[in-house]
Amino acid sequence: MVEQLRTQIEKVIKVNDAEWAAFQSILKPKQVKKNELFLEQGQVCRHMAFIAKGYVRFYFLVEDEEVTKEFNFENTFCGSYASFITGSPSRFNVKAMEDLSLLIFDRPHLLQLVEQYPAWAKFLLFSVENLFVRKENREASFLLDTPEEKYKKLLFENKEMLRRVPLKYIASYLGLSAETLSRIRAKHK
Amino acid sequence: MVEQLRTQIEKVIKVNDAEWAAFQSILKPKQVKKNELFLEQGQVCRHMAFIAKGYVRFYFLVEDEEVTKEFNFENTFCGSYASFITGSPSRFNVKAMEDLSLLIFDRPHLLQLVEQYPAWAKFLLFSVENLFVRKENREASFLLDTPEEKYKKLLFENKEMLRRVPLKYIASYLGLSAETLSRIRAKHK
DNA sequence: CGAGGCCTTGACCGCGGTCAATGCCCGTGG
DNA sequence: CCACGGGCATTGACCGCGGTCAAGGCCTCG
Repeated sequence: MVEQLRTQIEKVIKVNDAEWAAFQSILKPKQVKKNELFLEQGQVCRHMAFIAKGYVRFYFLVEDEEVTKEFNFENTFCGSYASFITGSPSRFNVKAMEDLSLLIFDRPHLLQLVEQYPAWAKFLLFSVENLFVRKENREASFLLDTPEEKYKKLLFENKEMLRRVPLKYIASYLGLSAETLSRIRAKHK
Repeated sequence: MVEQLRTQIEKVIKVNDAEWAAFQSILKPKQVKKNELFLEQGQVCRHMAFIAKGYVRFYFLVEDEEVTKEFNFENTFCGSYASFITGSPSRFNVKAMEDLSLLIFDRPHLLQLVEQYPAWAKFLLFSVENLFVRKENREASFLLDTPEEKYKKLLFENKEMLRRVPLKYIASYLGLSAETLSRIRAKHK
């Protein structure tokens, strides 16, 4: 499981054994059962997690309506990074869509790691840059893409998501009703 | 002008004189006239800029339709950060809405600075985190807010923008037609 | 076998986009 | 100083996309 994480990280930066040992020492394994919350909206996100197995859904709960904002799959990190860094309450829930195997770590330990090892500082920066770029692309999609285009892009760039995620959540993620997504799919079949 | 920048930075981190001198040495002043492009879509963003005076509009140009994605005002940084870090072409234009006084710097110099001074590495991380949090809030707004709510939030949190920016650009920024924004305003007057 | 969740399909309708006309403000030149 | 022109905001009329509500089918799981 930690090897899995190291493999992912080394796709981004080289880490030597000392650096790796330091990171490894701040990790704790955690299991979350399907349909349980990893993070509840209103709570502060004290831990970020590497997802070794399973996937999660991020969603806002607003007058018992769920609005999905994101999914995170294996080999990515999950949690509310905004809450994690600011200490303010999370605006959304993070729910296990399947049983999860996680490696979690908290902010004090992370900061310590980043202070001591430039390699980890760099990795953190890359990670946040990546988060930003993805959000910016999503912004562009909201401004520029029709519902149909959004769906087609998923079809080409995110088959994985379509295979694993119930359509009603995908619809919500795209800012559509389940019915509208269904009609788009009917047209393209 | 550099003092103005230092003041802004020291709201975020403490910098000593050596650190400051190092940063200052990579800055170059630049002026951009109203209505000129600071960055053209399709071009790589080689320089980021601190805006000392004036403000800019970020917009996509798609079949001679302009779709506005962002504004940046005095005392913030501007440019396509995604393009700046990845070296891929910018997806949008950055245009001067007023005459601009800028302090620009390029990526090689920035990386060098960040390597040598942990303080600047930290500042860069904070800055990117801030970019991310803002984009995430915008994402939430696209998913959750009605056109009316979007406008009201500007009214409470962004009076500055409403004062300075022509409404048609604000409409586009909110994902609305100018007519719809106008009608919302009529209702709330 | 029954129950519930998910997806689909149909009918309806309202929000917001589009097109067009008008008014207003402001800068420019006669 | 006034006349003109252009850009911006507003308003009205129209309409179509996509949301809502409701019903039906299908699959999974207890």
